[in-house]
Amino acid sequence: MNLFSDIRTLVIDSLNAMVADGAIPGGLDFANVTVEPPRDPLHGDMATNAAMVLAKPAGAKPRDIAEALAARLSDDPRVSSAEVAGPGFLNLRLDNAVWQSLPKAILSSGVAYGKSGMGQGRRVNVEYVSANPTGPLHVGHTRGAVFGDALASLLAYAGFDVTREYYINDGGAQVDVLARSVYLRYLEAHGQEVAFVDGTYPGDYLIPVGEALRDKVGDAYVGQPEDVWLEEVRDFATDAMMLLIRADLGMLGVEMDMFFSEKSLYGTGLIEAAIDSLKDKGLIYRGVLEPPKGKKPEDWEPREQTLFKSTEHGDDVDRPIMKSDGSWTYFAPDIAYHYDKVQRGYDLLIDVFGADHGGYVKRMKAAVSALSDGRTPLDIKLTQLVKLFKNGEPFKMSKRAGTFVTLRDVVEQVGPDVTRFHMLTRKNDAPLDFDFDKVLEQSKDNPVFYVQYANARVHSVLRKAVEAGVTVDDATLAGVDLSGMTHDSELAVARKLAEWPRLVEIAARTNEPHRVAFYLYELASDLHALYNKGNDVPELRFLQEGNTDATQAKIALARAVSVVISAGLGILGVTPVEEMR
RNA sequence: GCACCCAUAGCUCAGCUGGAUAGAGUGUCGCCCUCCGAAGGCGAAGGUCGUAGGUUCGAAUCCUACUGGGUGCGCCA
Repeated sequence: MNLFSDIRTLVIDSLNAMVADGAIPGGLDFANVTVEPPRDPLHGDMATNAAMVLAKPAGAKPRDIAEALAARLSDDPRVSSAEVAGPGFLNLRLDNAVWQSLPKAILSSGVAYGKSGMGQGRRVNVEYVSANPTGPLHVGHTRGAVFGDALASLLAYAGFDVTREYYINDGGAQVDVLARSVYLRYLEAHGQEVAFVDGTYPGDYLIPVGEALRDKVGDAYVGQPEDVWLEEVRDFATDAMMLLIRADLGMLGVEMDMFFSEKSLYGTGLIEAAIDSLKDKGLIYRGVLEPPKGKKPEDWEPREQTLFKSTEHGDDVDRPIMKSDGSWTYFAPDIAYHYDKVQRGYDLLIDVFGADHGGYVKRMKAAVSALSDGRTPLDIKLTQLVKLFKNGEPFKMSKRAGTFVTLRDVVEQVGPDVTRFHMLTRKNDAPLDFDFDKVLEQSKDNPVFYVQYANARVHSVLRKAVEAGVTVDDATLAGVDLSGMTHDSELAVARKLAEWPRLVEIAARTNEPHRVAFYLYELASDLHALYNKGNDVPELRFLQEGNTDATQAKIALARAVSVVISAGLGILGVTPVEEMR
């Protein structure tokens, strides 16, 4: 259920009735008619822009339409008043009975309250993390993992059929480097002194991989040339790295539905098939690119390459898909991978990249547009950098010095819930500060704590009620009489609860899970306000001594809040706690 | 040089497919502990929404130009 869409339906029905009566002309488009919470709650519970949107096409004055609409809406029992305001806004107040029935509805449906059918079961593929299988995940990957995972959950909650996918870059030169690095560790495991030359990975995490390789093949590769061992060591090493990465993701509670291997595109004709598809559309040609102006590489020479005419699909320059030596560029398997996703029949594709991949957005969109003939939309979300702080001091990361912070470091220090929630309290395209001390702080300026505390507070009240001998299970609470719920502070909480289904749709439509985190903060804030009001106004306390009916009614509202908090935290992948420690 | 992202209160940030007097937290100032937890509550002050134009009944939001910051730009993926 969704009160806002219910009332919008009422508005549309009323407008249709006005058309039937000849009050406004027929054939008007009602698509832009909205019903929203007003910015200022003093204006009412909901506001509609119907009169202003329709004034021009209807050839009438906004206020006249608004007056007529107000008269009709007032006939509905749910609407207690409808007032025209400002240039033609129509402010609605809903009958208290509407708000009083809301907690009961929430308790009946549980965390499913707020689920939306807007996705209509459409299939969406969310690709995220997709880190190279050359080492453990670091903080940057962590943000992408958290964002992608929450986005996927959000879309599922909004009625989409979601696939979570990881693209394994196991086909390029970087996995050869990995193999050589592991080979060095392998020699080391045989007691040899080795030197990590430029370009190899010196990280300690490869030591056990080298030892495992020794245990598996003995000394078979010692002293052998690269062409003897490279391929097998590469496979062995990438498998080991993917196990490591899956374990890292597991620490965050991220589980993929599908791992797609880049390597599986080579030698199977899949790249060729994707390129042929573009060729058939006349988008592949041989040509020479202009050098980038202003930043001309020193060794620039014009070369003839095989190019994809991405400019026909919105890109700035055409992109090479084949190097001058005839091998594929990295872009070619990316095209083939997205061709595969298009062919798997998704209605919508979403890629979550790090900010350093901003330059690939246009070309990937161009490729998908070309491959699907514009039928499959691709949305690319870039996650900005995470700036780490400790004791208020910036935390310098250097891959070279081996001081980069891994996902494991972060999760082990602050836990998966704090990590996830905090990383979702910022828009994906804004840089994020992550202070190891602040995120653990138990105070109001830490949203993680504040939201968790609200939920724990409700459960604390539930425990106290049980001690007092009051039945407070959800089924019982769903049936209590809430007609005594009339105080502004209580109605404010109910209004905020009514926004949840609407917020889910907005967040899902914009692919912005951070909106859920902000909403939960506001809801928690309203609950804390009501709780504290009980200090001054005894009849607002959740526990009404000696009055079981009143206590149950108060607790029904509080419990509805905790249900919505649980639903929201569920989307963010955060465990709701019932007790603060 | 070009492309993309960003610019909102002293600070960190929200701001709903364009809506009314732009909101939180923090910091500053003033009040409030006999209470179902004061790690809290109530209130005040604090803004030419980077600048200049444009579209519109209406712009923080859309368009154009500029300023400032970040990221990236053909045989690395």
